[in-house]
Amino acid sequence: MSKTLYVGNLPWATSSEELTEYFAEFGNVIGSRIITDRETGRSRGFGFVEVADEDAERLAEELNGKDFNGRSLTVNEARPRQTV
DNA sequence: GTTGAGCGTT
Repeated sequence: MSKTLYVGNLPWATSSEELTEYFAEFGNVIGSRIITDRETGRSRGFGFVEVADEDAERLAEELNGKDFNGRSLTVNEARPRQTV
């Protein structure tokens, strides 16, 4: 099982791999996804990280407001996509 | 070659 965390305030040059590696230091990370502009393909400066549900809560607490590449991260539990 | 609050495609 896993949960998805919303990660904002990211540098415009941030790959999903960087996010995964960074989050993996704090808990069990399944994977991550950087949201890029559909038209330009550029990073929107935020993304989503899928982590183990047992660590999702702690990861959000630990990484929210934490420094990442010079930026203060914004981490929260992702909202449902209505695609359920 | 830029920007800075936010919640996402197969």
